[in-house]
Amino acid sequence: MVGVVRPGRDGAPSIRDVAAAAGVSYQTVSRVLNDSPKVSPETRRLVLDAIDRLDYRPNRAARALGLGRAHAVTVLTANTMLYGYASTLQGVEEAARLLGLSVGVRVVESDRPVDVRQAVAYVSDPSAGSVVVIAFDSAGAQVFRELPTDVPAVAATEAGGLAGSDRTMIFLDERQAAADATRHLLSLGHRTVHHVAIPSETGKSARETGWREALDEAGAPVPAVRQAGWDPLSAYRGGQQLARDRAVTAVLCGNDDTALAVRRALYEAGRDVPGDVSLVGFDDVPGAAYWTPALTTVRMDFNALGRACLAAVIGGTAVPLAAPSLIFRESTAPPRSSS
Amino acid sequence: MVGVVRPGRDGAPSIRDVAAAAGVSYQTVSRVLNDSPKVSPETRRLVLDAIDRLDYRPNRAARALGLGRAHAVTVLTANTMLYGYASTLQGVEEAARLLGLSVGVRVVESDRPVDVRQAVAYVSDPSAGSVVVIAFDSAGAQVFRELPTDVPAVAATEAGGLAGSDRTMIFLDERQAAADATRHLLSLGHRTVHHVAIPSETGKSARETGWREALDEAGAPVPAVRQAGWDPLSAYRGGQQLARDRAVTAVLCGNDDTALAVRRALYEAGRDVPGDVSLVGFDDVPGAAYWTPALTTVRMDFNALGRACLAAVIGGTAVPLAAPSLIFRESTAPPRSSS
DNA sequence: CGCGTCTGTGTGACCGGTCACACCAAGATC
DNA sequence: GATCTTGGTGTGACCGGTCACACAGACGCG
Repeated sequence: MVGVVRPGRDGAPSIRDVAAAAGVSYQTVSRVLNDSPKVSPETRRLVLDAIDRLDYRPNRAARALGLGRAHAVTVLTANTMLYGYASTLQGVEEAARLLGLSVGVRVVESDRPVDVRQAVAYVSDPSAGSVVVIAFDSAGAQVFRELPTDVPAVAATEAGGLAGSDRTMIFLDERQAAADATRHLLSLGHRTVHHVAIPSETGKSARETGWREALDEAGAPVPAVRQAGWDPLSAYRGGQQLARDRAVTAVLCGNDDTALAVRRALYEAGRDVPGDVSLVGFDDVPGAAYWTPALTTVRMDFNALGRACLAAVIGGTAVPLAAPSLIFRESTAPPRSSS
Repeated sequence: MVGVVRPGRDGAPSIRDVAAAAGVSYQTVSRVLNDSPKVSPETRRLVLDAIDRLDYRPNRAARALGLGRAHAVTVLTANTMLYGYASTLQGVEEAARLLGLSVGVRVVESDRPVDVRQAVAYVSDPSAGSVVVIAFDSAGAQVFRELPTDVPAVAATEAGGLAGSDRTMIFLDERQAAADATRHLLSLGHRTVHHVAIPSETGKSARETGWREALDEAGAPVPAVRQAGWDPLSAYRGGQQLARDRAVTAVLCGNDDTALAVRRALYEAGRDVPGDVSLVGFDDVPGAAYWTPALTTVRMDFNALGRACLAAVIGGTAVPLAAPSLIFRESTAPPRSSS
């Protein structure tokens, strides 16, 4: 009777098969795989030859089990579709792939304790590897806070967010860019600039802070912030309110999606952009240059942010992060009355 | 002398600790975890109690190693940012998370043999688990074709794509929707409909096929297809060519991003949408309803596609897929001359 | 010449689960 | 009442890597 086929026995060669083929011990093969210095050049070549003769590939699960931690990174995020989140995830993936790390994704449904706890439990398993938390919102931030200390992790946060944690946090300095954008509008002759805000972990985003600073610095009045959600509808509602007020001539939006919805509300109210109202977005999504009018916005390099997070969590070299910069396009102009 | 701390010994309780605490053997604990029927109710309760008393969590790497395959799914894709891809990935993640599966992502850089081979090698490791390939393009399709038979996999494809594989493929029936969109434009009085195509695995996408069918059926002339890439710039170029031709009064775009760029080209040429030219997109991205004018487009439920792929690869019940449907908004109207 | 050191290699146990199989007591069958 | 089944449980080996440690031979030194 033929022996029962063991589950793992799918014919994939193991480290011991390689050892036999190369005429060395399995430990030597292991040493070659982890390029330990204590292997003679000839032995190494012998093993390497056997490896590609057998088309051997190390088993990641076995490695993780023996090592106590997987050669992997898991991205914890509340969202995968929004531009900033998706782009950061993409950056992490790219950098991880280049380093031969596996990449996992785990969505945190909300900041409710149950969801947070489950996400934390998920990455507490050693096979999750290192963790990058996208903490642009309170769900991510909450998870980051509750991560056990033995899980290597970094967070991508908004500037100035998540104070109190002693772990590594990386962010794009949006404050400065928001201030620049606001100053730009002011310099065009607008009396003040309104703001439609996106959700923020701290309640007061860095974008809002920069906006306020620039306004204060210029002695301009600081209008009430219109708080919107991530959905276009809430931004649209905020836009409708702004559209009703004829004194509104310039709006800084929390992100480009928000700007799109605000622009729609303005359009329905018969207010021209940039003729009647100037609009500035945030993020510079790929389509922003193709809007009609093309959107003046702040370019955020989330991809680089993701790469930087990966580098930091692996302990490699830090990736320099370019400061967000204002991209001038067609949605901003001097107010009609002053022209 | 205190024993050296073993790497994995980070204090996390193992199946044997639970067994000791419950006064049973480790095998019984294993049985409870895999809810085998051969455990008496009292014993089960005993074990369950011990499990949450110790806050025990099974180690995924060990499970994968013993089982020979991980309780996981890996999404193989050429892209993570484009709407269709990202949305499908999101669907897979949601469904997988609900089933307690880990989710991995692996980007296939291109359809070059090296990249394809590496991607295939990556998921050949048992710890990758099952595989969902997003095969909207040739990189994904190529990987899907070369996957070893022992790797459980399904592909999300475009309708009619990837012929010749005997594995499960799931798609949204875009052909019909493209035909509907074309008929809609024709019924408004347009002599014909132009098409700006996105890349396709087969060279002739299902969207293009549906468009051509509707044109043929109505006896309308079939204009040359403007082939664009995934980038807005190439679509913009296509749009410029169309804008130059005054006979063009209706355009079906390969997706909403394409439509955005084409609309921009039209705008720069002074051609109004929908006054001079009607525009129909494909996908119904979240912002499409907020464009000015709001975009008439085909709603594609990629999220459901992703969920369906996961269900299929796990062997669960099939998720019924809603047919893509045309959403009428403001970017289509009768041609000026016929009004 | 004996000893210590350093290099390179091999052996055994272990990571934390799984599978195969042996085993035992209780009820069914004849 | 002996044998057969069956439900419930335990033991040992195994998955494919890793670590700790032993050990052989080359070399340097007093």
